[in-house]
Amino acid sequence: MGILARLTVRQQQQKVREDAILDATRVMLAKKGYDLMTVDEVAAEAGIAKASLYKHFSSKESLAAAVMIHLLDQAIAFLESLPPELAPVDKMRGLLRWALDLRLDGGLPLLPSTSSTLQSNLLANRDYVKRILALNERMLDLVKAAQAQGVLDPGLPPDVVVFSLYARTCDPAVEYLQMSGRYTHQQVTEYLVKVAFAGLQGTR
Amino acid sequence: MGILARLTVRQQQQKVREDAILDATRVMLAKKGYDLMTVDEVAAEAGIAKASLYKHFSSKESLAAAVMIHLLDQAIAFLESLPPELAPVDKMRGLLRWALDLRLDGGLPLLPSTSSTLQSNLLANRDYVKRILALNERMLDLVKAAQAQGVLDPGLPPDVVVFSLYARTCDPAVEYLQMSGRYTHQQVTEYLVKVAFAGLQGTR
DNA sequence: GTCTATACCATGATAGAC
DNA sequence: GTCTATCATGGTATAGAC
Repeated sequence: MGILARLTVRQQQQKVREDAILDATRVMLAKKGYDLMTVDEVAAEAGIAKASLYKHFSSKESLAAAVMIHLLDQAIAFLESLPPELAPVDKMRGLLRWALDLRLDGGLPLLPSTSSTLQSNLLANRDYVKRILALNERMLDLVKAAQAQGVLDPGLPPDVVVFSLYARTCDPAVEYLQMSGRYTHQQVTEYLVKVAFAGLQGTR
Repeated sequence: MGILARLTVRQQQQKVREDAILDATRVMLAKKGYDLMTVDEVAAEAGIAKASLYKHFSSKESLAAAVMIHLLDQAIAFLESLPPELAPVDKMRGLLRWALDLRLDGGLPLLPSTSSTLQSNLLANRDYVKRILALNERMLDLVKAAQAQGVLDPGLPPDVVVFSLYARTCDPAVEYLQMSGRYTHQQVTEYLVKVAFAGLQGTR
């Protein structure tokens, strides 16, 4: 029992440390992006030495991959947590709002849209791709349902809708509006969600 | 007269070379972004040695700035080239289409939305900021006119509309859709323009 | 056994010699 | 104009402290 208990404690400590590292990575990724983020900074933010970090994660890439995978899991979990009776389009709205709020809190790294070194490596990562596909599947179902109900434009191919929604989560307009300093976080989120669904024209 | 003529020819040659350098920079910027772009690559693409490039441009930053300034000039020129009788909203649509087409041709660097080293430096560049302000002014006028005509949502603050439109020019959905390989350049452009103005709901 | 300090190596921006 | 050096940065590997 002593051994088991100690092992567990040690593993818990490990987990706590790794969580701290991943958290620091997420924040730095969100702030600077993959290429500009340095492992030194992450280590400093996490309060450990760079070499110690390499005991937990084998490379900068694997660090970033772990963060992205965790975020995708959270996104999927968020979708599942929504009440089933909620309209598909409102689930989509909810996901976008969730992502934007996360980002405005400085916590969501832009998905690897920008041609970074990450992109190619992530696409070679089975665990990452698995989750991407899982999320895509759920989203496509939501889109088709919403189109069938006539609340989303049926003239748009479902993947165009899904990709556009993903794109909105990393919309640079967030930064522009934040920089202008004229709007609260909530306002930014609401405007962007509105623009995403109703467009610049609005509902006429 | 000999000297003058030769000077002119030399200057022309210089200009040709600098244009080649700027063109190479634009392409590399579009492909890899500022941070991942190396001056070596630009020099190689332009067909000269790296050190020679530094005879023309004092730094990597000044290279990028020159490209961005030129692009902003082109954007403003594009707006001015549109027939005055064209509806404001159609001018906006035209600008977005122009930018997306340029990007799909591999020619438009994502504006410095991503927190890159560039961003801060560009904002310190008078020539750049001057053009940004000039473009903003024209765009705000168009937005207000379109809102007055009721073809753009009057409930949206004009700057939200302008920033959203800028954001669409660097919409990562472009890359996603291109990667999927299901759509032609033209289709991508049309879908994105449609989504930008009518939203995912479409006009109902 | 896990962290710290330091060493190593490639890359990439810039400067100077021809 | 090119070629070659310099210098800083940053990812990674090792060696020793607790």
